Amino acid sequence: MALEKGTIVATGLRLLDEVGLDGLTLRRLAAELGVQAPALYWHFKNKQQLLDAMAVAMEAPHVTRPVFTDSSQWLEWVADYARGSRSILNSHRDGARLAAGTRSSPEMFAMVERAVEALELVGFTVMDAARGLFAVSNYVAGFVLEEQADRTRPDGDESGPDMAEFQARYPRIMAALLEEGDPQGDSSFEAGLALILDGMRLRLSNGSVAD
Amino acid sequence: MALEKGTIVATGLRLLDEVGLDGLTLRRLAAELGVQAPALYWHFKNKQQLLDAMAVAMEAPHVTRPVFTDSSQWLEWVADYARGSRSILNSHRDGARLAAGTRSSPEMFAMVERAVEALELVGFTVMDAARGLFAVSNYVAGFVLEEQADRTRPDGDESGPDMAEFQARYPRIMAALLEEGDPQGDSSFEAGLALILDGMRLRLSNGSVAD
DNA sequence: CCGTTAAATCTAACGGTGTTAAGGATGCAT
DNA sequence: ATGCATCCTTAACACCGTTAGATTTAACGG
Repeated sequence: MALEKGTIVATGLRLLDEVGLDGLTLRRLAAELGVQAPALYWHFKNKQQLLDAMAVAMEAPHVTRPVFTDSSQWLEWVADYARGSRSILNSHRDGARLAAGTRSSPEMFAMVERAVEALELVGFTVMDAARGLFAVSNYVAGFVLEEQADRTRPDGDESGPDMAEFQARYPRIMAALLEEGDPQGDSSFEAGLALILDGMRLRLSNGSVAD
Repeated sequence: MALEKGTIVATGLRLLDEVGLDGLTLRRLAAELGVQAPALYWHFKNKQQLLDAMAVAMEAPHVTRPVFTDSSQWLEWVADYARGSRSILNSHRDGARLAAGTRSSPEMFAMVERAVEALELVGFTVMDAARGLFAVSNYVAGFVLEEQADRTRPDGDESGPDMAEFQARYPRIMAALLEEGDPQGDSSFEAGLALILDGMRLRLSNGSVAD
C-alpha cells in the first residue's frame, strides 16, 4: 500500500515550511514522496482537498484544547484560545493563508460549541459568547495574515527604506514603532486582543444590554 | 500611446468582478484590452505589480476620507473608518484577498498618521491610538476575508447540509445563527467592532494604564 | 502454483499559466 | 530622411493542475 494519506499530509506540511504555499506544487510534493504527481490523485480528489487535509492536520493540536472549568478563568481562557490560534497559524509557513482557504472542520465547530456552553455558565448570553469568539477569531486571522505576509512579499521594490523621510512624513507612526517595536510582535497582538476582551468583559457586567 | 496604466488597472478591477482573483489571468485581461498578454509587461514589471496597482486603486476612495474634527465624534469616526474599510474591501470580488497580498500604500500611512494625530488630541496616547487602529484593521481584514471566502469556495463536498445533525451536535451555535442570521452579516460585524471600540473607550478613560 | 481482482502507481498528454526574447510598427525630433 | 524611444507583436520556455489509459503490485480463492 506504500503511500498513506497521513504521510502525504505530513510531508506536505513539512514541504510547506521549505517552499511556502506558492512553491508547494503537486510535482514537488510527489517527488518528495518518491512518486509521480498523478499518484496523489488516487488519495485526494484534487489539490484543494489535499490542502484542506493539511489545514485540518495543522489545526488538530488546537481544536482538542480543553475548555475552562473554573468560571473565574473565562477571560484567561479566551485569551489563551486566541494565543493558541495565533500559535497554530504560525506553526507552519503561510499557515494563515492555508487556513483561510479552508472551510472550518467539525472539530472546530465542536470546540466553539463547548466554549459557548462554558461562557454561558459564566453569565454570557449565547449571542454575546458567539459574537465574542467570532470577533477574536477574525482578529487573530487578520493579525497573523499580515504577520506572515511580510515574509511572503519581501521585494521592497524601492531601493532604500528611507527612514528619514518616513520619520518626517509620519512622525506619530514612527514614534509608535519605536516604542513598541514590531507592529506584528507579541505585545502588539496582546494589546489588540485586550481591547476585544475588555469589550467582552463589559458585555458580561452589563448583562449584554449595552448598546 | 493607446494603452494607459490607469486603463489597465480599471479594466483589471472590472474583470476581477466577473471572473474572480483566480480567474484573472494576464491573457484574459489583455484580451479585454484588445491586446496580447506580453504587452502588459511594458507597463508593469510583473503581475504582482499590476495587482498592487489594482489594490491601491481600489483603496483610493477610502484613504482620502477626512479625519474627524469634533473630539466628541472620535468613536463614531473610528467606527466609520472600520465600516469604510469593510465597504472598500467588498467593493470588488475577492477584494480582501487582493488587499491582503499588497503592501500598504503611502496614502494609507498618511491617513493613519492623521487619525493618530486626531486621537491624540482627544486624549489617547500615541501608542493606544496606533494599537486601536491596528486592531480594528486586523479585525476588519479577518472579517471580510471570511465573508468573501464563503463565495469563493462554494463546493460543499458533502451532499446535503444536514441541518438536523448540525442542530443536534451544535445547538448553541445553531441558536446564535438563528437569532443573528448570517454570521457574516452587518449586525455580526457591528457586534465585533463594538467590542474593540469599547476597549478603546476604556483605554481613554483609564489614561491607558489599565493592564 | 495459477488466475483473478482490486489497489496503487506509472507514462503521456492536454490546456492553461506567468514570463522572456527578439523583432516589427509607429510617431516624433534632428 | 534618419535615428530613436515607445509600444506592441509573435514565438517560445518552463511550469502548473489535471485526465486517460496502461501497467505494476499485492492479496486471495481454487
